[in-house]
Amino acid sequence: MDADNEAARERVLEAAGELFYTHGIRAVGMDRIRDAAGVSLKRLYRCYASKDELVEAYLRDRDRRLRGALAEYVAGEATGRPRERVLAVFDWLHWWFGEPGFRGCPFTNAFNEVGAESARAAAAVHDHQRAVGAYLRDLIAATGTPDPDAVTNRCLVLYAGSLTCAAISHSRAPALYARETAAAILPSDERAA
Amino acid sequence: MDADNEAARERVLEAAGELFYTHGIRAVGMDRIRDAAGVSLKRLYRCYASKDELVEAYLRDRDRRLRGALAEYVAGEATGRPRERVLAVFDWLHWWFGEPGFRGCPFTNAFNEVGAESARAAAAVHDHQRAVGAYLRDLIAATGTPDPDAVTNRCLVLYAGSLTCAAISHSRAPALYARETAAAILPSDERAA
DNA sequence: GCCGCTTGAGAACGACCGTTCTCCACATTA
DNA sequence: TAATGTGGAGAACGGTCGTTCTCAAGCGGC
Repeated sequence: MDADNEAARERVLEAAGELFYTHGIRAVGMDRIRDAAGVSLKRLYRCYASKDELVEAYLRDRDRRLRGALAEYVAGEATGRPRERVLAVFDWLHWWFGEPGFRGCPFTNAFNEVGAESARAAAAVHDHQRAVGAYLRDLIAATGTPDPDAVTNRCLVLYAGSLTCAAISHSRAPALYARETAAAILPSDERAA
Repeated sequence: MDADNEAARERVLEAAGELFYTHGIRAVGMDRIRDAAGVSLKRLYRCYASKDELVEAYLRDRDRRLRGALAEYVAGEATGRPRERVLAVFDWLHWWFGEPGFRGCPFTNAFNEVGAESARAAAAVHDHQRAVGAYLRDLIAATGTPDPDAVTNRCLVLYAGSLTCAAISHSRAPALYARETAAAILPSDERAA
């Protein structure tokens, strides 16, 4: 029954992820996840011992998928020029904001909803933020900018801000504004790593 | 009893505002607001016919206070140079982030929590966003920048991003990152309006 | 066939929440 | 004093949610 359980875990995570992201964590009950995943409540609780644990798993899964999609997109935009690779991050955001069902950043949303009560969820959000920051820093360092840390911090503000603005205004334009701004604070173009 | 009711409305709004902002809207029940405001439940519901109405009043009140504080701060930084006035917005954010009890933007928090279910709350959030944008646009237009709308859009992304980053990282530094970035996209300094 | 185990379906439990209702103390007016 | 109305305290109601429990059906081993 191990394979069975593994399959159930995946179905539960898939269903919970869809529901959590679309309707919010608090708005989705375990019953609804059970219905969507097509498992019994008992099995659900054997896969994830509590809603808290399921929420954390949802966030870790989203982190993996999102960062994977981002890295893949940036790698696909392989003009090779480091500056373009940084800007491609905002192109990816622009694509994401236009996806049907986009409802803001899963991590800031979750942090707002349950970050105060769930230490596990808050930790998952922080881990994601750190991971995105590290990824961005690598891209930025390759541009040969004099202070990569400072530029990374500024780009993270642009990244988060475009997400927030896009979610509230239901527009993908904030990705463009962020991209334009990032272009202004990156070195114009000379050397690659 | 009209003065009585007015005083009760104020006490309720004050108590609800504190609780909503600190603990989140969904986490605070009407009973708790009643206790904190020291009024009966009956009176509470005579002042605000539903929680939804109270949430909207809370947001409109916060909008008034926040924009008032921001305008006052910027006016106080009256070096007269328009560019400095725009940057003062981010100094004000830096001050706000350091206030005890800062817990992110009341509006994006509320939008995340109840924006999907409460049209009144969502409208209040949009009104606030629009008002901040208009205020910022006036400051930016005074700098004589060639395209004030574009710069405003970019500064709004910086504004929202620093709020989000500060809330999640419990740090006031994102205000500095946003300020540095804004400084890079504003005209260096020549004419005032 | 019979026993023990696991499973699924869903009822049940306790807690909370938004809102309404009951009840009684009190004040006002005649 | 009696009638009337008002307000407060908090119980009550209907609903939801996270979690646990019941119960019967199914299945493998003897």
